[in-house]
Amino acid sequence: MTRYLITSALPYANGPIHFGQVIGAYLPADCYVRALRLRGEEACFVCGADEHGVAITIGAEAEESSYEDYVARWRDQAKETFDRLGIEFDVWSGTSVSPFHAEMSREFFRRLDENGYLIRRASEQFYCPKDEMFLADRYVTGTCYVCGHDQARGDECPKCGTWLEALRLEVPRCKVCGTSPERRQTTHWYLDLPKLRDDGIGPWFEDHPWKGNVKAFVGAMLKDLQPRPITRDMKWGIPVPEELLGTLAEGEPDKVLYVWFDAPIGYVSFTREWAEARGEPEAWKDFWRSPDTRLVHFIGKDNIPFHCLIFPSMLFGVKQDYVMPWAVPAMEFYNLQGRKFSTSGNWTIAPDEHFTRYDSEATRFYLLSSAPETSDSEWSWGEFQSCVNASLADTIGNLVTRVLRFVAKHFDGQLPALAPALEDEVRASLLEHSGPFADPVDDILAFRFRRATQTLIANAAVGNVYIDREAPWALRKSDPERAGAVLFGACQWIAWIARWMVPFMPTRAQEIWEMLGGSGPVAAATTDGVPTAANWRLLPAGTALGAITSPFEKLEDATIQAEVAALEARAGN
RNA sequence: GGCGAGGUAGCUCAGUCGGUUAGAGCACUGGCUUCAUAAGCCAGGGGUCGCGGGUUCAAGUCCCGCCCUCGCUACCA
Repeated sequence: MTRYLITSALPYANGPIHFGQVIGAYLPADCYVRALRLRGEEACFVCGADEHGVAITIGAEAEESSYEDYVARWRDQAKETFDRLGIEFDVWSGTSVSPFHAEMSREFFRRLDENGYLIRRASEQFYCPKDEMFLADRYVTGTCYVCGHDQARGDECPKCGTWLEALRLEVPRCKVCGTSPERRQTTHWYLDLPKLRDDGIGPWFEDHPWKGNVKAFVGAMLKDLQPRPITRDMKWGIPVPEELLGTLAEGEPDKVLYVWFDAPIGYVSFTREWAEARGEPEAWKDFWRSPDTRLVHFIGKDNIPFHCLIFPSMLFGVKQDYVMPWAVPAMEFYNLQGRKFSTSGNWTIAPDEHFTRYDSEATRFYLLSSAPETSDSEWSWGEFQSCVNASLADTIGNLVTRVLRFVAKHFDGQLPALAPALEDEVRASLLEHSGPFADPVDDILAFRFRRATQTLIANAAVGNVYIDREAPWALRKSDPERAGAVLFGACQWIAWIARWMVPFMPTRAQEIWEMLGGSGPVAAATTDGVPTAANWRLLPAGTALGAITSPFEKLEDATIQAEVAALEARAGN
């Protein structure tokens, strides 16, 4: 039986999550998992924080926190944002705290070494004697040897745009403390990507039906692959297996696995943590080492090389029958009102503050409706307003209230009866004459999230067309039985809409289901995707309606204008 | 510099193998309706498909050149 293993890119634990990341890797994944489950598929949804790396040590030291406290804070804050958005992982962990993570990462390293895919190489790097650390190119500044600009970074000169070699910078300085760094010899392990490519990753990649942006980018990379370093000189991280350190020269500092080597292994170790927690310690292998598993990585496009090339190479190279990625629906970039999201430049939306004023379910829907699937897209406050008002409040919300309030007022708050003589007619009016409808789950499973939101709204519009043509407010006076039959149909349609809403707005879907008097989870109402003659009735006549409230509040022009003005004021425009 | 993505209605975007008159939503205009959150339904106006060539019976779609926007360029993650 096919199983789905869904991952969202591990958020780096050194800052808050913003909406660009939410729509890039987390919300589509949650929507996809919910869609799978509506179809009765087995799925495990894995995520957690990425907690190693030099950026975290610098961030923690700057505020005099311990590394552990620092990453715990950002790990918890990210989780809070996901909770507010209704993003429900089956397991949420962190690479510095997950019980299996360090040992599994070392095991990957050992096996890659045993299988001949690691190369050990010595090189020269800048070392800051004051901070007692080797400096990544980004952490060295100096004078550009091309144009003489004195604020050049070790990797690139911001003035002339030249791609620089850090060791050739003139007057180099440590970016953290300003000290003049010294050159030191250091030894590192490299992942032999060219060999992995030739042993199997190359053909595997070529034969796979990748999304366009993935195919183009990785295809180009495959032509010119270099071995890639996977260790670092620092204390914060997972130590390289001791038995492999053996022959290193005296005085070489602590060697840890490079954060980008251990991070994706988190997908594996967190799955194991999930299996352990549910009392089936070996269950993680059913996902990771079964040919029936479909592994889906939700990521932003900046992560494509890691998820389509490097991590698959690692999975392949350990030769333990790990599954390879089945799909990598990489999102493009998400901007905010025409500019990049920037937390430091205050051009951002703070999620926790956002949810004090706006509906998180509506926010989910708008984000999915504007997802950067095929090209960069953006959050626009005007579009958010128009989406909430026109699509959610006017089309779905108003359909719910116009029907339910009518039933409450004139039919005793109970789902009216459908007279057998009218059955065929009502069903045909609803299913055949009010417009086409489709299951949004089909779009979602094809990773077409924008289209899926349109499908949902189009389905809701069918309900409005039906009500308008049947005009139960007129029938109530001339033919009450027929009016009741029409409303019976309308209520069934609303039940279907609630069901279709589940992957996008799970909480609101349940609320509407309960307004209709539905019991149990709406997601369990039916496993069918669209109503047919056999299954269009989800609720029996006589069902007592629950309390009726407006599902979506509209957003005023003034509210939106104030939001845009506040954003620009914060950014200093 | 190299590689990649994009440019279609006022706005946001669909457009599959080249094939009827290039579509949708929002916005706008007119009509209908009064159950409903001033909501709903119907109809309509609005496009030189970035520019210039080429292939073809036929090009938004394929090829070449150019312009513009954005991303990546692998020891930040």
